[in-house]
Amino acid sequence: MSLRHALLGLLSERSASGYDLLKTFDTSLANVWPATQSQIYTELTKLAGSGLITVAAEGPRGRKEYALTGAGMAELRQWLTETRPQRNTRSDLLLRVFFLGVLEPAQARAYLTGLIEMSRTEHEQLRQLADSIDWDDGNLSVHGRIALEYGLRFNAMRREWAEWAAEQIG
Amino acid sequence: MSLRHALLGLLSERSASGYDLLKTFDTSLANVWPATQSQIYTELTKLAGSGLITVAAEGPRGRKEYALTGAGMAELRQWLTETRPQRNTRSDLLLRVFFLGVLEPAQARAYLTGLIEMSRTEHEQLRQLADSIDWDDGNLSVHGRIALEYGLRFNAMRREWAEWAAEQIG
DNA sequence: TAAGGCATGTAAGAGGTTACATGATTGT
DNA sequence: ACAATCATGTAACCTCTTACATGCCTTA
Repeated sequence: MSLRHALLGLLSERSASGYDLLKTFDTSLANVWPATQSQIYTELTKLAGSGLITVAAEGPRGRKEYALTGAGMAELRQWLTETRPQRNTRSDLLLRVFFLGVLEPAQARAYLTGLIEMSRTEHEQLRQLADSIDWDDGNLSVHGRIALEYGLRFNAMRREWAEWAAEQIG
Repeated sequence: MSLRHALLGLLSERSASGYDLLKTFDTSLANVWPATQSQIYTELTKLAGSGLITVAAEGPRGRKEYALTGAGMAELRQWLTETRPQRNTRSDLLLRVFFLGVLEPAQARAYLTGLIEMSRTEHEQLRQLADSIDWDDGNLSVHGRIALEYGLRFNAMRREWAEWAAEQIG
């Protein structure tokens, strides 16, 4: 149920329409919690129904600008402080590692070199993303920068691990 | 659709019943691709229906021992070599980082020290798991060891990142 | 006036979780 | 004989993906 909290979090920064939020998901939250248009609109309707957000203003083309309510802010705070983040299990990438034994050794190594390449590419993309954003002093900026640093370190770790793994197999 | 491939992968090592597979999921695959009893039985029925596995033997208590077919092995190999592993997005843990600004600084730091603690604990659990397993030379053993090393490195990386992040906020 | 962007909504289906439901066999 | 373990199956519900469907407003 984190999509609802992602929406509450974004609305805590500023009021926005579903369309605005969709664009924010596609840019700043894409690497952390992707969401589709369909999902966002559905969830906004539910959130408004349960009083965590309200339609603060209506604009052209049926635009509805949602704002966080007090109850919504309380829910957001409670999620952040009272509930534990869940482990990230389910890694397609690691699952494959378990079964590399069914392949020829050369194919198995090719898989791992593919991971090395993937990690390099993602690292580079994040580095470029970091350069392209003008980091102000806003909350999302400060914390977005921290999340991005995670991505950089993660990809570096994964690349080194895959290099080590390729040696183990070779 | 990776559950089906996880099942095919395990059956490529040896034939097994749903019950056997369930236990394997709860032990060796739990950290990589958890699956519930309900899910496993449903998927086995589907896999048998599409000819990727067959009931090789029946035992007491309605036990059905499934074996991989040629088509199943082909599907497994194709998955490993022809399809790209998908990025692991959706991190509850990182999503929260984005919104730490709504909390008091002390609460935000508490969240990060919680992550440090979590990473330490998980690292230690994996270390103990590594000690408790008698690693033979089987395929699952070799590759399971590689996956476990990933977990160790991942938790070390995350701990260091959270320590760094706590400083950024402090 | 036409294209592109703004803006919302719904439906079908896949994958996953939780809970319910049942019963046979083995070991003490 | 009783408990623990082996063993399977189904149903309801939630989340997410993909696709369909519609229409308004701005600007070139």
